[in-house]
Amino acid sequence: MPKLGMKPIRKAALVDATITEIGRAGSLDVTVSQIARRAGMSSALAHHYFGSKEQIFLAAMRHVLATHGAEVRGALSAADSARGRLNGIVRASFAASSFRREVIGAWLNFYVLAQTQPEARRLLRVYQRRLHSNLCHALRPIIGAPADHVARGLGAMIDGVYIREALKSGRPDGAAAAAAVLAHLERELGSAGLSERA
Amino acid sequence: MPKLGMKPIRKAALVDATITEIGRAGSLDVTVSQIARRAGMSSALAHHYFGSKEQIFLAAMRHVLATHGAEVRGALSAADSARGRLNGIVRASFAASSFRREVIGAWLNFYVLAQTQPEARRLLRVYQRRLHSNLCHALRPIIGAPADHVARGLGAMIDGVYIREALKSGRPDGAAAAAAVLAHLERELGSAGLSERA
DNA sequence: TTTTCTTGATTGACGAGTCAATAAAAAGTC
DNA sequence: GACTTTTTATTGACTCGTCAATCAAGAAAA
Repeated sequence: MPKLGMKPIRKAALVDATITEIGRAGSLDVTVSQIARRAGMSSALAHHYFGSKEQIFLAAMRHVLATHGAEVRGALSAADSARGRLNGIVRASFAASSFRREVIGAWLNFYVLAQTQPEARRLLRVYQRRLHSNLCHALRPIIGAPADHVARGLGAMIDGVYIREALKSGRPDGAAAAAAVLAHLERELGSAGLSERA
Repeated sequence: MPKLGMKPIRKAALVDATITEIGRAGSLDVTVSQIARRAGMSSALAHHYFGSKEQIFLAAMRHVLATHGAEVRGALSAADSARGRLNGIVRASFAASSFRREVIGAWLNFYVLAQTQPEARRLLRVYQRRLHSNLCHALRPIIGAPADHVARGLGAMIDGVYIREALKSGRPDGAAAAAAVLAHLERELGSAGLSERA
């Protein structure tokens, strides 16, 4: 009973299943069959829609990145001050949609994938550039020229905190993670600015 | 022509080869045969000495961690002030012995391994605890109570900078990486301390 | 002759990707 | 409205390759 227009539904289901499976397995060593089973279809169908395992992985990665991007954009549009923007970016980086066990595990593995997969590397670079540019933009009005350096360090710290979470055991606490990073930033901005709340 | 006492030599060669191969491949998807070939022996011999691929990986991880540990210990014993210790820890984290393409690639993959391998996870935890404890120790005389928080953030930043290097293309520049992290720290210690050189 | 070192050959399992075949909706055709 | 054809959805079975691990056997020190 082939319903029409299954393609996007199936693809979305496969992408979700891929993230879940990679997160569960904690590695890219997941079979197409596992992914397909979790998505409720045969492995042949997964191949039919994506062509190869590689493409499935890339689609999953794009999805994670897109979700994160949307989160950041939302936070930015809701902010009305430079400090508010910083707050938003950091908070969005640890927002519930991206800061879940499976997603963190998947993210770490996408980092690995980017070592070998040119397209994966490109995607990760896009993410890093976007993060850096957003941070710079928000920092410049506050500290001026050093914004670039500070943004670079802050970006690294965000990634570091994020990835370290993969090793922890309990539930990921996004709010705490964001607060820790923000506290750092606050200390770094130091005497320059007042510690207002956004 | 079986020379005696080959065991440690072979094992060391395999460990080196493992790090190189993982770094090259950019993933844990390296075969025992590849590793053994690079180490100049048959895969059967690799199994003979290590028993399983898993054990080879763990030995390689221990080696990386041990090297890093030695580097840090050396730097600490050469330092004579709290600031000197901080300097040493950060510099050691990006020292030439650990801050090479293959090692960085391997390190990232050990992170992944730690998701599934209990022993790998344990090893990584040991590293993180040691780093944290070292940083705390060095920070406390300077800033007192907040040392713990600052150390946590600094640790994350070190990891972040380190892992980001895996994505870069050119030669890793350990000195620059260390300088960037130290600059951050300096800014964070801010008004509290003078910017002396160690 | 016992122990250490070494490998080629083999086994056994697993997994990506293909294919032929089935089923049903949609689109055309008279 | 009753047909054929085309397109989309779907899978079980199969191919082909790969790889971890084992084993039997040889060679040389002790």
